[in-house]
Amino acid sequence: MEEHYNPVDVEPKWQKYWNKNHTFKVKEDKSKEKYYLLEMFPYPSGKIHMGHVRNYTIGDVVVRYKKMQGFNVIHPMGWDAFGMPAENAAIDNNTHPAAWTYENISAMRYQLKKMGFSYDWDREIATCRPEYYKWEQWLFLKMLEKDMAYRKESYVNWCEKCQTVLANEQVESDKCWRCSENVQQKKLWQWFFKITDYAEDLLAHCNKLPGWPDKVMRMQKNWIGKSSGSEVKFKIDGSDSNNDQDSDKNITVFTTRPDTLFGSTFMCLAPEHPLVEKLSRGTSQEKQVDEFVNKVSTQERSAEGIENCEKEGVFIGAYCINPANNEKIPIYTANFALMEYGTGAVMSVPAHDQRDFEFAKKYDLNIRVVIMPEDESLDIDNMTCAYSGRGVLVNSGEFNGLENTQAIDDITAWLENQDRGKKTINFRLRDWGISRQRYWGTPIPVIHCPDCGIVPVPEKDLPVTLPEGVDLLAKGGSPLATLDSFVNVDCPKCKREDAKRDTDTMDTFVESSWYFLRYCSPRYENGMFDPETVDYWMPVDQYIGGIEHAVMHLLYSRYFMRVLNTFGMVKFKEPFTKLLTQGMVCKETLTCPEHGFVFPEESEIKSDGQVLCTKCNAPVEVGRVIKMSKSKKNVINPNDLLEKYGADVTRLFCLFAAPPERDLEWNDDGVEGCNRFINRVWRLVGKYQDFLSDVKPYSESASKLSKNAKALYIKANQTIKKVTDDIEDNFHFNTAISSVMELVNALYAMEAVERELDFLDDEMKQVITFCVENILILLSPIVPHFSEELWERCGRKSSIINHPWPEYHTDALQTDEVIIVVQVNGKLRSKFTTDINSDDEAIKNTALSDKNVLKYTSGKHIRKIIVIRKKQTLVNIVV
RNA sequence: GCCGAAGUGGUGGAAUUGGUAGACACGCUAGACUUAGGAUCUAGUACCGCGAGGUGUGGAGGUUCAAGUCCUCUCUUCGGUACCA
Repeated sequence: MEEHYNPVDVEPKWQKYWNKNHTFKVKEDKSKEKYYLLEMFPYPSGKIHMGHVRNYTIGDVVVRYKKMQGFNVIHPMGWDAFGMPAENAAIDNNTHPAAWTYENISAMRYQLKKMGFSYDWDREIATCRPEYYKWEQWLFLKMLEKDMAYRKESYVNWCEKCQTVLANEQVESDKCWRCSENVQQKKLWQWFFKITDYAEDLLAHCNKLPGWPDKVMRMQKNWIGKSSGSEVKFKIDGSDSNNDQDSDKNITVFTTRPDTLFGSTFMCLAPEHPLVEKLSRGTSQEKQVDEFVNKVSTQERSAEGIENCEKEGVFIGAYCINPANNEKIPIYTANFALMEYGTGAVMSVPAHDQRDFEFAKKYDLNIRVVIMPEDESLDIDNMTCAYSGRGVLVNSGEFNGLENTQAIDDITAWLENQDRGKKTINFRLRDWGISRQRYWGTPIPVIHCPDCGIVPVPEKDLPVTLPEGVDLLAKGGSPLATLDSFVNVDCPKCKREDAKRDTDTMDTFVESSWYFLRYCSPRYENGMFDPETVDYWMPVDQYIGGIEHAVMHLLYSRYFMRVLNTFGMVKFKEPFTKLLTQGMVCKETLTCPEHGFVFPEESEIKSDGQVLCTKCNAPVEVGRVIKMSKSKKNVINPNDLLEKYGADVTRLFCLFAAPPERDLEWNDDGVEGCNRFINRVWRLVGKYQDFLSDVKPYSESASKLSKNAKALYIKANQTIKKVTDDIEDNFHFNTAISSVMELVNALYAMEAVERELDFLDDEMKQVITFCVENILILLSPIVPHFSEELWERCGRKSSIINHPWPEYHTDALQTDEVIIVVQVNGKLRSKFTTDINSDDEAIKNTALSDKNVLKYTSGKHIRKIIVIRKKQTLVNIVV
């Protein structure tokens, strides 16, 4: 047998074998229990990165493990193929997004195949193919018909110089990433999905997904953000009637703190609020308001940007009336008031809200305390921050003296009586804006007719395919709008000849919200999916992907299943029964003063530890450890690992380096250790190869064995239990692997004692065969090529993946002796071994007479002796 | 800012129904074998201290016979933050 494991020969051999034997092809089989394992499909950026390798290795191990347990396992793979990078690459390299994408797909498919992953490649899909997005368009039309999709005006980032819409990612500190022009906010008509219709249901089911990590549920709950509070109407000063419902005469606010209503001394409106312009017009503040609104429109629109920028506002020249005390209070417009949340208006209570407090101090506005805590007396002159805790109402008319928690209900009821307010529920969740003014996405299948308005494209005309010959840098918004042959169309309804196609495409999160259904019947031509296959395979039993998708992608997918459920197309609401969110693969960034971010291979480490850029020899700054990403160039190319060590060592390392849910900080050392372990097993098998084929593995009771054989046999059974438990318990492969390493070490240690193989008696040979066989089986999901090869070399006939997962012998888990740990006052002072059946009294006595213990106990009064028999047996003597 | 995590030797990590902190590896040190070693095998390796012993799980308090694990506060880093996917 060769001295080393040689992946170059072995890995392709077994990949061909699995391929030839259709090992991972599956179809529906009602006689078997199904198992759907899904990994988040990749965006075809060009190269598989370490995050993918990690994600897909974890999934692959589970697939092989479940298959060995007898499940009918489906394991599909595909491509999340629409998206911005293709368009950017096309602009930068003068290619077509489709050509770029398909090239990347073949390169990445080739890499995945080299990793030996167990995909049923017959089910491969790419979302940019018309056969896929046709059905997305079909669903869009169905949602449009049921009023689940609608249009409204909303803002986008706009670069005036490039005449184009920018993604948040393309805005760098309020400037365009291409030309550094100031970004503005531009109002456009855009399509939305009414996800808010399902807010309550999505929230309720957060508590019914035991297979999901708590943290993800918590994040989703907070994202949906249900809060109960009150709507309160503030009459605009100067408008005539109290009861007038006209929105011109009232400002409606949403507040969770109606108990502080008497303390509301000013009002803040979102800069986009329609009343801002209306009320400021003709006042002396008009100019300042315009300037402020313009300024805000150049500030970043992301929540992050809004919250981090300085809180500013301007008086709009109008007042409204606080309905609690009929006080006239000024109306401001402020950059922190969000049109999307609540009603776009905030009643500001500076004494009891920190943001309002700072705002009031800045603009010298009135502050009034209305909640008095029990243990101190608030005085506005001495307050340095707002008080948001509990207390008793003051300065609140008839409500003075009431507990504020009670006042929440009482004041709301009082407002309700006067028709000035009501109890209400508000969600933070907003409807899902799906319009994108981009080329490389699913075209929105509607036609705008001057007479008929919005007309859906007839089903027979689907898909609306992406046209060729579009200028991606064309000015003015959607690239599709520049192509007359695409835009100009007859109205399907009235046949008018000057109708126009919608030129927006859909958010790529739409494709990823249902791709797992398409895998069930990927070539189905009569609908999104064949219902029978979906009935069999769905829901996904185990979903695996990055924690960065904890909210959006997963929430959108849950929403889509509810839509399909409402349409009667699927029987379930939750797409993913169990979820594993793997941590990210991270690495430090390298920045060259000349060349910006540089790849690790573009830098070199000098002996003095300095890192230099290979292009210009300038010292490179070693930055923070962050998620590996192409844009930051802090990536490791898995190809290099594959070439040097092969797929199995790469896989082993990904699993051994950290538990899956934890971030993995990349470190080049460590791979070497995995390689060493693989070869250690290789040599172990080589050593015993002469009898492994002929000797049957030991299978009888442990008690019949002699001492050394018994110890080994127990270790092997413990290893089977440990590996099985570690996989079942959240896929902790790192500890599973280390327990196999321990068994391998035990075999080496035994071999060192009984140096000559001739000394091995039949009993020992049987136990060794048992150990080796199980080492290979336990490792086979992790290092499948390697295990198959050695399995074959041990004379085993059938492929190892057809071998059932091993079971341990319960009578062979425990050794006869246990170690007793003795503490004095909680500090470890001594240890001794004793028979497992010793009683507490005997253990106490041995502990007390131990000479190491006596050092600490002699001459002292023993107050208490505690004996614990759990994982460890422990005695704690309290003196 | 908000929401969610993470923090343990020189390094990755192990140990959470509270019960020996550092399993298993990497790295390092020494030895063996070898023509050779970036192969392999063996031994050692948390820190301080000559030693007895003491200290130690980001930091500060607390509960307990016993705390990495539970409680309070706090610092740092990472992810998401609705047009990156």
